[in-house]
Amino acid sequence: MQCGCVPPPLPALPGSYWVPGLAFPDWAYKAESSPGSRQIQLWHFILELLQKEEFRHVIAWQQGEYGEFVIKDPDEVARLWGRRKCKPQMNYDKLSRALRYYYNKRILHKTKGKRFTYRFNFSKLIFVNCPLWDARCPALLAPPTLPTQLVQNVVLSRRALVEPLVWARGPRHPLHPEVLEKSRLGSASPPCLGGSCCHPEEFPPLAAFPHPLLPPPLRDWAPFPGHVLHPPRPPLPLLPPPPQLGTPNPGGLPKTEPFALGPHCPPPQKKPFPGLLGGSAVSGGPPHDPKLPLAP
DNA sequence: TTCGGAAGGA
DNA sequence: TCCTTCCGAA
Repeated sequence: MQCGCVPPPLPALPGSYWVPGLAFPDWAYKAESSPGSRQIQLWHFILELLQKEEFRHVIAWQQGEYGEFVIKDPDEVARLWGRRKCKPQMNYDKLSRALRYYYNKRILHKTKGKRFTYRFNFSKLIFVNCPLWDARCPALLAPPTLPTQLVQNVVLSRRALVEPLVWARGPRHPLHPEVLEKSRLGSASPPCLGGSCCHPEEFPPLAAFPHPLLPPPLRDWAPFPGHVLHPPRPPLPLLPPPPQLGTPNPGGLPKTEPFALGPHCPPPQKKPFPGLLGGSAVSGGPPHDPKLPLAP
């Protein structure tokens, strides 16, 4: 990588959210395109931002519909994305073009009529393991080391992921909660909730998503902090240490910048960025705020 | 504001 | 393959 960025260790989730056996699917990272490292994808980055309460003013889940989110500050999201990817020229126009490529992949949809509002297609984006109690998927059972609390959370998150999708399909759908409930009561082996054993062509194995990735609940659920998956012991740091910015940024996001920025971006070696004086925006000093005038 | 084609980079 | 960049059209 030309800019010398060091991708964050895997998975690129806050350590407290990650547990063994719970991770983004492999295809969430471009392992193939960059051997030895895995580069974050835009949808993953969006999820990361949505996951962090500090960015609520920038991007947030849209209340009222699962998976729908609104970019409140497109320029800021683009700036964060550009800094994560060491692309200081990034703007919302380019970022949105990348988002539009997700339309065909059915990872993302545009909410028409709502500005800067998109909706994740979780059924495509998120893989949910087969239920832990489903004997038909023995290979996908949670590791026995997982604590009970965690297993319960996994089950809950599984339901939270599947049910909104199923509700939209109507009560006759085999995964509809009403049907599931009957199955749960009347059968020892309820139907698989959309795991890879149901759609192996669509979901990779051995991947599941913890709660913080989910949109906030409509009614009953507490905000994210109450539904964090806690590993049995503090995991190793999964994110690089916060880069030591040259000077504090009183008007910026000093608290959250390390997360959003990811690795530190050294100045470009080959191609100077036209319009940026000496590549100052990506130099070793504090990041340049595009809203501020450039130094002469 | 949003969309999507086209070219190109890594 | 996944963007990044540019651009014309709606």
